[in-house]
Amino acid sequence: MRERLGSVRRQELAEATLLTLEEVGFRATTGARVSSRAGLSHGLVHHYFKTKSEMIEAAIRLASTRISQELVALLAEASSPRERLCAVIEANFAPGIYGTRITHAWMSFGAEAATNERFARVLHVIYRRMRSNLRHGLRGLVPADDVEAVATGISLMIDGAWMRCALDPDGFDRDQALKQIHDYVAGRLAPGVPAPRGDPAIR
Amino acid sequence: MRERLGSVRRQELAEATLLTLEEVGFRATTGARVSSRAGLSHGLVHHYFKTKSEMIEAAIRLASTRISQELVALLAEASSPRERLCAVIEANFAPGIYGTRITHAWMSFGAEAATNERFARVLHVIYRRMRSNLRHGLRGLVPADDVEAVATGISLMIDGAWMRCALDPDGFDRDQALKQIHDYVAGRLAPGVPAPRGDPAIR
Amino acid sequence: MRERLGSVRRQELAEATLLTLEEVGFRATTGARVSSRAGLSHGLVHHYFKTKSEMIEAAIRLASTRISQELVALLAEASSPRERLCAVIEANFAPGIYGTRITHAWMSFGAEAATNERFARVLHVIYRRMRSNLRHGLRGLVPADDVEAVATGISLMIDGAWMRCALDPDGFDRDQALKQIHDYVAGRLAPGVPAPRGDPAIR
Amino acid sequence: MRERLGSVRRQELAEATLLTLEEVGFRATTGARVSSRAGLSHGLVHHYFKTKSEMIEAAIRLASTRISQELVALLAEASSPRERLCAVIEANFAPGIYGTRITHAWMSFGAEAATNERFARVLHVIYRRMRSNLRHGLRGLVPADDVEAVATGISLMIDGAWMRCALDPDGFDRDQALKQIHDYVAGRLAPGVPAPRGDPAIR
DNA sequence: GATGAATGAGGGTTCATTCAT
DNA sequence: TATGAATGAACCCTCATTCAT
Repeated sequence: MRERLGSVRRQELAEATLLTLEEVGFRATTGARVSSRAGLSHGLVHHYFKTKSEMIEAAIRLASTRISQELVALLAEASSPRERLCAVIEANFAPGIYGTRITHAWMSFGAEAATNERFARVLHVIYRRMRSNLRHGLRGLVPADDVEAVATGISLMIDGAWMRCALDPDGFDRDQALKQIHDYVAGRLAPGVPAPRGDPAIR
Repeated sequence: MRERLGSVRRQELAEATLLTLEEVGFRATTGARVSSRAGLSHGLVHHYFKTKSEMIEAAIRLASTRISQELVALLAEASSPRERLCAVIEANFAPGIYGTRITHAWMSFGAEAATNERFARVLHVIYRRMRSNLRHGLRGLVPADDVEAVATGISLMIDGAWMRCALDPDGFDRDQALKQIHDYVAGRLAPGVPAPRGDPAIR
Repeated sequence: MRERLGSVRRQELAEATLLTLEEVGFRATTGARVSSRAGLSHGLVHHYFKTKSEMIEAAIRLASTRISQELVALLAEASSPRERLCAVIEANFAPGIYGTRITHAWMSFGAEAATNERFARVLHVIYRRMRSNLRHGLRGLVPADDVEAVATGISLMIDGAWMRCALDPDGFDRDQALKQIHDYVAGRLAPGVPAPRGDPAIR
Repeated sequence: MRERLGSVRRQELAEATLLTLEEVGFRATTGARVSSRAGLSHGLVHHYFKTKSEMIEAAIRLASTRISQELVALLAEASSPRERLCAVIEANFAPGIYGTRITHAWMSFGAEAATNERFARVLHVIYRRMRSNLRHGLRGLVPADDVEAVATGISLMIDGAWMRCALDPDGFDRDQALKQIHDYVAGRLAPGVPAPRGDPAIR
C-alpha cells in the first residue's frame, strides 16, 4: 500500500513535470513549479526524485510510454504488413504526441543529454526501440538488404519532422510530415507491395 | 583600426561562446565561462553583448556563416547542376561543421528558441535560406512539380541527421548521413540526370 | 504555530531591513547586508520577500506601524480635544520614531518612491492617514473653514522637521520641532480654546 | 583657454547630470548615462570629475546656483522689506526650480547625504544660506526676538512643501505652498507691516 | 584633451538541495 | 509520509573606475 501510494505520487509528479516542460521549457522547469502544478509541496519532489535529473527523466519516460501505447493501439487496427509499418511511423505523429510543445520538450531533453549521461541512456534506449520497430515493420516490404538502410532513412525523416515541428510550428504539420515519409517509403517498397487500406494520412 | 578593435573582440567572444556551447551545452554556457575561455574579464562580455542572448546569437550566426562559407567553397568546385545540389547538401556535413559538439550546440539553441523570440527569428532565417538553396539546386534536376516536396524531404533528412549525430554520435557518421540523403535524392531525380563526378561520399 | 513561524521570520527580516536602512541608507541596503544583520542566510531573504522592493516596503510599513502605535498610546492619555491634537502631532516625534537615522530611512524611501510605484502607493496611504488624523484632531479647535488649511500647514511643518532632522541632526531637535508646530497651531486656534494640560513638549 | 574649455565641459556635464537626475532619479544616474546625454564620451566624465560623487555634487551646486539667481532677480523687483521677504521665499518656488522632478533630485541628494560627507557639507552650506537670507529678510518685519523662530518656521514649511511636491505631485502645487507660507508669515508679522504689492500668490 | 576598452566588485534573483519537524 | 524553512552557489547584469592610446 505504502509503495503504491508512492508510485501514484511519482506518477503525478512525472505528469506535472511533463506538462511543465511543455509549457515553460526545460530551463524554467524547476522543482517549485512542478510541485505547485501538481498541487503538492515543494519538498515532496525530492522525496520521490533524489535529483532534478531523475524527475525530468521520469517525465520523458512517460512521454515515451505514451508513444508506445499509441503504437500498440495502432497495431491493433492494422491488418497487413504495410499497415503495420504505417502504425510504427504514425505512432510518432499521433495527436497529443506530435505538437509544438512536446517536440520542444524532446529537443530540450536531447540537448541536455549531451552533458547528462542518464538522459543520454534513456534516449538511446528509446531510439533503439524505434529503429527496431521500423526494421521489424519493414521486413517483407523491402528487399532484405535494404531493411537497415530504409529503417535509418525513415528514422531520419521522423527526427527531422520532429525538429522542424519544434522550430517552425506554423510552417509544418503532421500531414506534411506523414506525406513526406510515406512518399519516401513508397519509393523504397519492393515491387508488388499493396498500398495500405485507405490511409487517412495519404490522401 | 580603432573601430575594428571592438569587432575583433566581439568575434573572439563569439568564437569562445561557440566553443563553450559545444563543450558544455547551453545551460552551462555562462558569461563567466565564456570570458575565461576567451582569456578576458567577465565584465567585458557585457561590454560587447548587452545580453546573454545577444552573445549566444552571435555564436550561432558565426556557426551559420561557416556553413555558408563552406557552401561557397563547394559551389566553386561544382561543375554541373547535380554537383551544385550536392554542394548545397554537403555544406551541412563538412568537417568542422558536422560533428557531435556542434550539432549539440545547434540542438541547444533550437531548444532555447522555443522561449526566445530572437533565437527563433535567427533560426527561421537560417532554415529558410537552406530550403531556398535546396529548391534552387533542385531546379532542372527533378520535375518542376516535385521541387518543393523534394527540398522539404532533403531538409528533413539533414535535420534528422544532425539530430542523430547529436544524440548517437558513435552510431552514425557523416558518410551514412550523406549516403542516405543521396540515395533519397537519386530516387527522386528526373530520368537522365547524370551522377556527380565520383564523389567518394556518393558511392 | 507553524504558520506563524514564517511571519516571525518575516518580521525579523523587516526589522533588520529597517535597521539597515537607518544605518547605511537605501543604496547600501542590500539583501546580503540585511540577512547578515539578521543572522540569517542571504537566500532566505528571497524566500520571504520575492523582491527587494517588497522587503523595503515591509520595513517602511513597520516604521509606519510604530507611529500608529505611538499615536494610540498618546491618545489614550489625552483628555481633551486640544490634547488629542497634540497626540496626533507628537506621535511623529516620539523617541525611537523621530531621530537622525529613521528620518534618513524615510527620506531614502521617499526619494525612491519617485521611480517605484509600490513605494509611492505606500507613502500615499501613510500620508493620507496622517492628514486625516490631523483634520479630525482639529475639528472644533479651529474654525471649520480653516481645518483643511491648518491640517496642511501642520503636515508641512512635520515633513519639514523630519527633513531637517535628517539633514541637520546637530542643529535641530525634537523640542524645537514641537515648539515650532505648537506655536503655529496656537496662532490658528479659535478663541477660547484652552491650552493643553501642562504639555510636556512645551517646557 | 585650456582651462576655460575645461570649465565649459564641466558645466555641460553638470547640466547633463542635473537633467539626468531629474529624469531617471539618483540611482540610475550613472556616468554612462550622463555622458551620453551630454553627447560626450564616457571616459570624459572621469576626466572632469574624479569621482561620481563629485559629479553629482556639481549638479546640485548648479541647482542651488539657479535658486540664488532667481533670488537676485526677484530682489531686484522688490521695493519694500515685505516684498524682499517674499522674494526670499518665492525664489524657492519659481518655475523651473520647484517641480516634481527637481524636488525628487533634491530628496535623493539629501538621502544620500546621510552617508556622504561631501554631500552633507554642500547641503549644509545651502541650507545655512537660506536661513540666513530668511533672517535678514525678516528683520524689521517681526519683533527682533521672533526673527530666529520665524525664520526656522518658514524654512520648515519650505522644506515640507518641497517634500510634499516630491511625494504628492498631483495633490499639491506652488500656489498652495506659497499661500500656506504667506499665511504663516502674516500671523507673525509685527503690527503695522503693509502687505506686499498685489502678489497674485498672496491673495 | 579625449576616447572607449577593460576590469572587478557587487547587486538582485533563482534554484537544487538539505533538514528539522 | 509530508512540509516548507533554510542554505549556498551560481547566474545575469550594472557600474564606478582605471588605463592605454
